[in-house]
Amino acid sequence: MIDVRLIRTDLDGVRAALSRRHDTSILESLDRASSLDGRLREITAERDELRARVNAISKEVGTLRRDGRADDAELLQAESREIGEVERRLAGEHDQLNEQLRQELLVIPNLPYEGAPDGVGDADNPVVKGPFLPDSFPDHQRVPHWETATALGILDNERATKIAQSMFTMQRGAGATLARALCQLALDRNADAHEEIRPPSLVSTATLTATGQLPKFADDAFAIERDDLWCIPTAEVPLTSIYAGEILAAADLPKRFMAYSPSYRREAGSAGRDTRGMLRAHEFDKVEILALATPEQAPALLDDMVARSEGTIRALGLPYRIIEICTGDMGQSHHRSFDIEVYAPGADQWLEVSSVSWFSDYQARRADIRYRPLDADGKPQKGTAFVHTLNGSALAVPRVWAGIIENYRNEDGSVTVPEVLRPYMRGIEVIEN
RNA sequence: GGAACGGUGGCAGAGCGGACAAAUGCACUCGCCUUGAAAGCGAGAGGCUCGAAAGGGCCCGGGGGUUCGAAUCCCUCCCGUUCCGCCA
Repeated sequence: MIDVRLIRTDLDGVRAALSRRHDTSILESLDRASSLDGRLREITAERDELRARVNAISKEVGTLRRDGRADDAELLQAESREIGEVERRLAGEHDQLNEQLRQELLVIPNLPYEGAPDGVGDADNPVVKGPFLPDSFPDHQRVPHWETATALGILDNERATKIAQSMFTMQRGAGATLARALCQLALDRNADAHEEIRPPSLVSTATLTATGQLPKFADDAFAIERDDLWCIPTAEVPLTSIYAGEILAAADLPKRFMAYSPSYRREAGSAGRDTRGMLRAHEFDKVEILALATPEQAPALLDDMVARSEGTIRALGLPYRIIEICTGDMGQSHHRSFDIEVYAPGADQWLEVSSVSWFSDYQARRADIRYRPLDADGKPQKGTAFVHTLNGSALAVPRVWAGIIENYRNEDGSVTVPEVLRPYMRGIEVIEN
């Protein structure tokens, strides 16, 4: 959520920043929020005035009754009753306006980082590093991973579909081991700076709202309606809310977490796309890293997190590039965002394998995660401020898995296991029939 | 799932219709004392929000109700603990 006070004090500035997202419905929302806020403040002032009167009268009634002046008290009580009626009406109006404003604010996206590249859609995302590609790919790498993996018996999507539904995958044998090895690698590479968490995979509506998926993107999430729970689309969701509603000490920041978790996505908007192999599925495994930080710490953490994701892809020996997400392609909660893409020579596609983002205080305001800032002398300042949140995929299994199968395919159709994964592969060096 | 008891500040814990933003203890901040510290003494200190300020409003798990007035009474939901049942 963006700060209403910003809308109040600098509506033009907010409008200018949001217009960079190239979506006029956002600006309409903004105008509605602005006028709702104006009316809300008027009514709040009126209501508070009446409340103050009721409070004062009540105090006096108490005094009069103690002094045995019941008659005078009766008079005041009658007056208070009348004021109370008006107050209740205003309070009702206030609550209604307040809820309308909240709903409007919840769908207004974050302000993009000033330095973020301008653009309308994903075609405008600039490559900021790479591409790191070999000069050419031999024919034996030009085979899509679903063919190679199915032939090797390590991918069995046909039966996954029978067991569940389309868009579910199943790895078998060395393929399953490879998937788990990737998780273990990602966790081990980030354990130096992150506390490992094993979070719940089902979360409340409030938790899914805090990170920005609700209310606007409810169709993208699996819902367990009977129990009012949602399947997490990423570990970002539970990790962000670990300290929801709490106030942290500045000295405790940054808080850095990593978690392996399954991720569930309905992929409502992408039916029929990437339906083969491991490129898009309703359920997949991912290792996520996340930080709660002060605004001052955030930029360096963003760089660090991108470097960590990049380092893992590099260690796996996969061809890749890094792109920065332009203003028109950014997610609702994002302030600044980078993607790492691996090239899959068989599918002949750049695969988004990691997305690292800085959310400024947008999620923290929704989740109510604050800290006590320190002044220049290191003394606690008055008041509290919202933390900044950052997160990124340390490694998303399926597409990296696909990238390995295609890039490490040998002429005989077998797949060599990248060196760094071998400690986790029970001695398997080559996956073959 | 059934029963009982609970949910108050950073923590522990009192209050159970009127001077309660809320006793007390611990923790915390500042001062005094001390070579330094501890102990002791004194003072201070919650969060949110409106306002230029003065000042106002809200917050005792959430929501609703009764009342001139609710942390305190009533209803409801949520959460926790213990016992029973079920269970990896």
